[in-house]
Amino acid sequence: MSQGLFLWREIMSIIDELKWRGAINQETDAEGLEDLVNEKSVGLYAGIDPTGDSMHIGHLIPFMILKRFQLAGHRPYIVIGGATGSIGDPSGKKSERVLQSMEQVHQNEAAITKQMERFFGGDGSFKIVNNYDWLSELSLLDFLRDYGKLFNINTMLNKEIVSSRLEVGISFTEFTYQILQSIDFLHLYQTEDIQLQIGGADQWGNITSGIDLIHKVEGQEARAYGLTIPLLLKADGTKFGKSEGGNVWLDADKTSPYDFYQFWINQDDRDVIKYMKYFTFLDQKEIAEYEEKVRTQPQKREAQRRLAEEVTKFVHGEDAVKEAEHITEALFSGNVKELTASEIEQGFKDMPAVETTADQRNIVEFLVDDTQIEPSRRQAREDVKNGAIRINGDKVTDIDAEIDPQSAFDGKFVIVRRGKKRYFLVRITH
RNA sequence: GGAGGGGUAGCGAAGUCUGGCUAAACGCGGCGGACUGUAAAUCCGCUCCUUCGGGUUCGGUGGUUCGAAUCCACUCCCCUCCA
Repeated sequence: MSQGLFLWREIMSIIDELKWRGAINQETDAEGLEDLVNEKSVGLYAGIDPTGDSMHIGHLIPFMILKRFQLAGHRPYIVIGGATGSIGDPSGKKSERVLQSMEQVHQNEAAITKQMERFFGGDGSFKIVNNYDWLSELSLLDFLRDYGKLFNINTMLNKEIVSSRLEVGISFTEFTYQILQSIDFLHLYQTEDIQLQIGGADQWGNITSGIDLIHKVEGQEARAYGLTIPLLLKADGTKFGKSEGGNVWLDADKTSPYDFYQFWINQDDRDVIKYMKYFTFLDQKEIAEYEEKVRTQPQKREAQRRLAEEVTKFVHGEDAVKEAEHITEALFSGNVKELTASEIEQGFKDMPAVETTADQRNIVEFLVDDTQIEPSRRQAREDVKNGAIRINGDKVTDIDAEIDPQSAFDGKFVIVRRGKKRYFLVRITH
């Protein structure tokens, strides 16, 4: 066993590695692609349409794979869909979408580009381009004459994304989306020698459409390939990537690094190894060790801990990991009361906090009116009675209890715990 | 334009014929609790708001009635079939 593992880096091709990581759903011409990646440094890309102002962890998946290609010596590109995003990809949608305003698109575009630069732009490693740069200049007549002629309506209609929408209806605009994405691939093939496009499973139709276009323009022998990634599901069959309250964002203002870290540390035993393969750069040997640990001593949660550490480090940086671990340590192991005000100040720096005044007041009012920790008095009373509320580590079960924010941590903080693992930091203003 | 069907709590879905016993069954989701390992499964409680007197709800408006999600009129929106 050990002998083989020592050598895996050398003997495993990038494609084999992706297979091992469970990251390949479909490939066009698996053999051809395998040959290509073994003979040269291949240009490849994945796109993202700026439909929101931040990426969430699901968006990260294709780009993590680009990164793996890069580590294997290839040349990754990211295409920000400034143009395609203004049209709307029908893939994975059961009905027509409302167009975003151009202003909105450009705003999102700027935000997403910034994130991409932060995650993948360092040391000039990934090239980040925007399809608005080449698609926005295309006139309608050029579009129809140069590209429209090369697309057969019957083929387009047969694409699953379109055919599944025929019943409900699809606008010409969304119908045309696959042409735009195809032009991207062709453009990148011609100008940057890009030969491989990567995307989620729902992108298969768009990707093959691009390959067809390349073949028509550049000749049947042109080497262009596509690879899609399986849709990631949790062990219980639900969609990966949601936590209480919705998406897990990469933007620290939308999902704090602490919450981000907690999201990963809470993963199911059945999922944790799969996520390690997807979201970390740990090698096969190391992941095999964690797999063993999950099997033999799951209660230690070592895999979850490592997963949280790795992904948080990648997204928010080393310092954020330390912060998150620090907070986690403080909240989940020792007694919160043993912390000093300055430890809290430090350790909880990035934890979202609410502010309130120093006056003594009733517990229910405190939870609802002052801090909005609870949505209603009814709920607040219920939680207090159930013993779900702890103030600075002490369980409070009397709904008439008075709490004095001055009483702990130099009168600077109140730490509220709701339920088993939800913590709130309340800052006292004087 | 013609003929039908429908709009109920976060979602799905009963209730409407036979008005009050309905703040509205049930399922999902959500929130708590127990058990644990910040896991899963399971079990239990809660899930419109409330100063606990009550208040405001069943697309909208206006009626009938002691009383309406339930009956009537008008109105808006959605779906199916026909043209």
